[in-house]
Amino acid sequence: MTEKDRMTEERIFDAATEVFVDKGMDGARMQDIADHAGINKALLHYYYRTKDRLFNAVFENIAGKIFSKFAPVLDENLTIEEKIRFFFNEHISFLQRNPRLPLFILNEINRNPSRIRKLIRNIDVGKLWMTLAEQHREELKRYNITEESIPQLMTTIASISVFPFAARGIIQGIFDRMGISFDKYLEERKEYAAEFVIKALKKSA
Amino acid sequence: MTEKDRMTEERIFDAATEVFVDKGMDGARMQDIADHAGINKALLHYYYRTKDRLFNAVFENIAGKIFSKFAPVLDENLTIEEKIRFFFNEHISFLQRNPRLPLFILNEINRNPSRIRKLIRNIDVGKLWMTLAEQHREELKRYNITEESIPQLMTTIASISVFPFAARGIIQGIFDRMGISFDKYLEERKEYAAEFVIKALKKSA
DNA sequence: GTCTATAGAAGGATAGAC
DNA sequence: GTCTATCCTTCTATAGAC
Repeated sequence: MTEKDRMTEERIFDAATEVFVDKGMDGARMQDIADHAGINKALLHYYYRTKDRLFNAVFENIAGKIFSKFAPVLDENLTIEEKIRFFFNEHISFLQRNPRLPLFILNEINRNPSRIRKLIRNIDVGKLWMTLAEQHREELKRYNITEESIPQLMTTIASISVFPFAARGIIQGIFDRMGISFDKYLEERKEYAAEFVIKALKKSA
Repeated sequence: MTEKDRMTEERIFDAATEVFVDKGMDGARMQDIADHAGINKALLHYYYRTKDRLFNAVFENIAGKIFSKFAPVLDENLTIEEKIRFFFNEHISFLQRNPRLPLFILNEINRNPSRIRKLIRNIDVGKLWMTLAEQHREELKRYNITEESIPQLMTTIASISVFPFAARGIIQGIFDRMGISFDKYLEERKEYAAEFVIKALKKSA
């Protein structure tokens, strides 16, 4: 019956992911998760003992998925401009498929900042930046990118990609009123964002 | 005793703001709010009847404050570039004083999208954009701003300003590890953001 | 208007049968 | 492994004295 166990555990996990992402840790109810999984509340505790453990399992799985999306894109053998285009394409596409993840992650990290340390351990951002700098030493001279501005640049890129999803409620509310399609906006954003950033970085020469 | 009443009500309101912003609607506890206000739990209900009503009062006050910050900046008699600089300066400064508001608002709007409609009614975004377009009809020709790209541009500007605060937990976690000061980063961001956007918009000509 | 005491509901967790 | 029944804590909300 190991196969069946795994299936139940997985069903619970998926249901928990659904509910936690939707309601957050505080708003989620064990009964709700049980209902989604089509099983009894007691079974949740059999597999995961406490709500806290269940939440942590879900959180770490999601966080891992998100952050592992970053590194590969930057490893590719591409020019800076290609990397920027590639990143926005991949990242926004991923978020289109998982639009509620950003707000969930931002929230729960904010509510429990110690979580972040564990995550960062997996990705050495400092080394990542160094590697990037090495790869493009010559190329970089043609752009307005200095050592000190890298934090500004990196967070700006992340902002442009992630924020529309975190603020979806507000943005969609405004767009609806103006007859603008949010889906179309997201589709167009992949290219707009890339060109916007590239234009901002290029030296006028 | 009307003066004393007002004071108590205000103390409750301030305490509620503090706790709700920190913990969110679901995570907040009436007992916690009462403690912060230095009064008894029963008094909360005397003044606001339910947790829900208290929360709504707090939410609408905060949302009003935030959105009313936008319009005046855009009304000023300034060039486009000056407006961009002015906006980032004012907006980031406001968020420096209220760093936890963005995540609170994003969250609660997401959890209850109907809230947004009431807010938008106060600010007719469509008209705002039109007014802006009128004001700068001639000036606009020197920039890469088209009618269709305005949603992209507006959300990009908002992203760059707001996201660092919404993602403060993550960003600060990374910065700490790299010996970067988050406060200094924010201070520098006011200028960096403005120049970044202006550069992206200017026609190479 | 403010307090103490408590009702009443909800939610996390466990015991115990199958 | 899965279920029913139930315990126990927590939390919102109210009753009633002052």
